[in-house]
Parts: sequence; C-alpha cells; structure tokens
Amino acid sequence: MKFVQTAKDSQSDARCGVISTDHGEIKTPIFMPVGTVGSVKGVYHKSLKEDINAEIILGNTYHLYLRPGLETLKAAGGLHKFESWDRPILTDSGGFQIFSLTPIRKLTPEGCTFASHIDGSRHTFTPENNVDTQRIIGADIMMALDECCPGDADYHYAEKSLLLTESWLGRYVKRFNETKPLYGYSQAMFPIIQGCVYPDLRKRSVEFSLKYDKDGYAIGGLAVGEPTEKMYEMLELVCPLLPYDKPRYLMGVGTPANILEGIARGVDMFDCVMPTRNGRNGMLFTWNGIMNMRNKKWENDFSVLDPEGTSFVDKTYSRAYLRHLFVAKEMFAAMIASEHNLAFYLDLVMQSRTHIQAGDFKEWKDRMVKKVSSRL
RNA sequence: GGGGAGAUACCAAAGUGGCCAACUGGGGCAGACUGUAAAUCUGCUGGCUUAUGCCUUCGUAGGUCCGAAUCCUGCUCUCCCCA
Repeated sequence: MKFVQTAKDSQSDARCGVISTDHGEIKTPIFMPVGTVGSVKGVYHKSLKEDINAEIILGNTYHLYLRPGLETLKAAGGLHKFESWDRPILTDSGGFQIFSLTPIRKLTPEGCTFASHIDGSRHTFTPENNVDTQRIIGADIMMALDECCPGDADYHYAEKSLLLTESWLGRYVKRFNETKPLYGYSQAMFPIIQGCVYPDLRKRSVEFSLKYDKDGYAIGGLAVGEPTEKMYEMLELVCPLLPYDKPRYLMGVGTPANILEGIARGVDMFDCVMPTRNGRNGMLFTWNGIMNMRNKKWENDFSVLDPEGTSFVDKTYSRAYLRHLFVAKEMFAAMIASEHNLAFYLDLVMQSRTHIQAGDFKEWKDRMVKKVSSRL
C-alpha cells in the first residue's frame, strides 16, 4: 500500500491524496461504507460501484469470525471473493465490539474473552489470533486490535486502557510482520491511536504508534460519548503529529459536519454506519440538511428526493413516495435511503477534494457545515 | 318468531363500585441513532393547560350510592344460535 499527498488546502489542514492498493486506488479524503458482515446493508455492489462510487468498503473481524466463520472464509478464498467485491476492503479488528459488547466481555493482558452475541459461546481475541483472522479475511487494510475507551472515561481508566492497547499493538505488529498474506495481494495495517480526551495520553499514543512505522494511522475512541468539540480538539492535537506521507483514518465518524471538520483538520479516511443505519430508520442527509422521511410534511410532496443528489434514486423517486414506503415499512424504503445517503456521503468527500484542490476548502466547508446540519 | 351475547378512546381489546382519563396491541405524531447484537429503540397520543390542576368522556336517557365505565330500569343498535 502506498499513499501520496497530492494537494493541500491553503487555509486549513485539509489535504488530498491517493492510496494505492492491489485492489485499486482510493482518492482521499474518502468515506468508506460499512459492510460489517460482508454486505453494505441493503445496497447492491453494482450500486456501490456505479452509482455511489464507493472506492473501498469495510468488513468487521468480530462479526465475520463468528459468522460465516474462518473455515468458510478460507474456503471461499477470502472476503473479496466471498462477497464478490473486487475493490479494496478494510477490516476493523473487533476492538469496537469489545467496547460495545461491554456486559459480556473480559479483558485480560492476554486478550479479550467475550460471549458471542449470536449463541453465547465463549471466544478469545488475542492480538496474535486477530492478525491471523484478518489474514484469512484478506482485507487490504487491517486494523490493530485495540480497546475503544468510552468518551467519558476518567483519566485513570483511559490510561489503563491505553496501556492495554499499546501492549496489544506491539504483539499485533510482531505477528503481522511474521506472517504473510494468503491470497497473493498485499495487506497493510494501521495502528489505532487512543487516549480518550486527554491530550497527554493522545500524544503518548501517537508517539508509541509511530515507532512501528506502519502504512497509516487510525484515530479511534472518538465520537463515543465525548462532546464534539473535544473530538475536534483531539484531531487538532493528533493530526499534526502524524507523518504527512501516511493516511489518517478517523474511525467511526460521523455526521456530514463531523466529516467536513475532520477533513479540515487533516483526516483522510472516514467510516460510519450513519448513512446506512439512519437511512434505514428514515433519515436522509442532503446538502440542504437532514430530512426525516417518516414525517407527515412529505405526505404530498411529489418533488424529487434530492434535486442536488448524485444518485439515480434522487431523481427517480419522490419524497411522497419514499415517505409512503417508510410508513408502509417496505424494505425498498431502506434500500432507497441507504443508496441516497451513501451517494451523498461520497459526494461530500468528492466535493471536498475538489475544493481542496481549488484551495478554497475552508470557506466552503464553513458554509456547508451549517447547511448540512440544518433540518428540512 | 324463540333463545343468547354484546355496545369502552382512530381501530382492536382489558377493566365489572373508589388505586380509571381508563392495561395492552395496532394505527397516528414526533424524536434518537457516529470503527452496525439496530429494516432498531424512545416519547406522546380526550380537552384546557402543563401542575401531586381543572373540565369532559366508557351506546343513550334516567336511577341507586359519599362515589359508577363498572349496580338497576327504559330506549337504540350490533352479533350469534334455533325455527
């Protein structure tokens, strides 16, 4: 994997670049649709490629490990073949699941023991077997196994959590360096910077992670309960400490405004369930604000979904029709909304790239943040 | 014609003397959702007003009682069974 910075905004830390992988190039800043269990929920790969222009999607190690399981993934020849996706894939390690499945987990220096949410069976993730699992999945970019510290954790907890993440990172990289890809294309890996909202911990985490000189750096443990301003502060602290010639990935973020602000602070990669999950639940993101498509006000609005939208659904279906589908609980509603939202998110980063290249990103971003956060 | 059952808020359906403005579903209205245990979850849903407040409600008209959706009587309507 290679990253080249190709443009820089004049008034902010926003930048453009290109990530090269064996499954193709990714223009940054990029948004990566989340396909947890081997599917971006409700969206055809054909749509992802031709309509939404997704250049990379996510998979999740925790979920794929439990189902379909390593035997099937191995027999399939990896996740790309299994799900018929020939562009890049990034897999999260399951660190976030360790965090979100708190009631049924046990953290030890060795790793993390947890109960499957599917059948309650016990499993253990260690940095070592997590590398092995992500080798079998065959992601182009593998994420370190970390503990995602809650945003409201106290300093003591955050420090302890960071120590664990650091020790896991050392072992993870060791195993990574000792093993090889299984399917004939290369795999990159990103450490994950933690440290909650504490500047000195964040700084320490960056320094610790940089020692391994990996392919890119992820910033985790944000948008997990801390105030949004704290998240921005942490980005302002962390990004300048990261090498300019490696991509920076802000994990799990976020709202359109979060993404614009993240780009302004030097972030290159984003992922979030919001466009698909909120889409399934009736929310549409647009350049003019957020729409709750279940609302009565759309009942007789026969205008197109989004006149500024880039997806074919935007010009094809009316607001009244989509509202009807949501009210009637038709699965087609979720499909249309997911398609629209992902297309909007990809348009959001595409236009960001255009404005960074034009050098007027900051003032454009400031205008857009207000617009996209409003309610229609 | 004879016998029986029932009428509760938008719908369905509990409640059979005070804890009932009335359980629960559905529907309706609104909200939440940030490295997906989510096609999920939450709130509200008689009126006024927002308070441990008042007013009007349980087919309809009366009655009993300190007190009725709940008991009694008349009326109206619906459903079932037998001829």
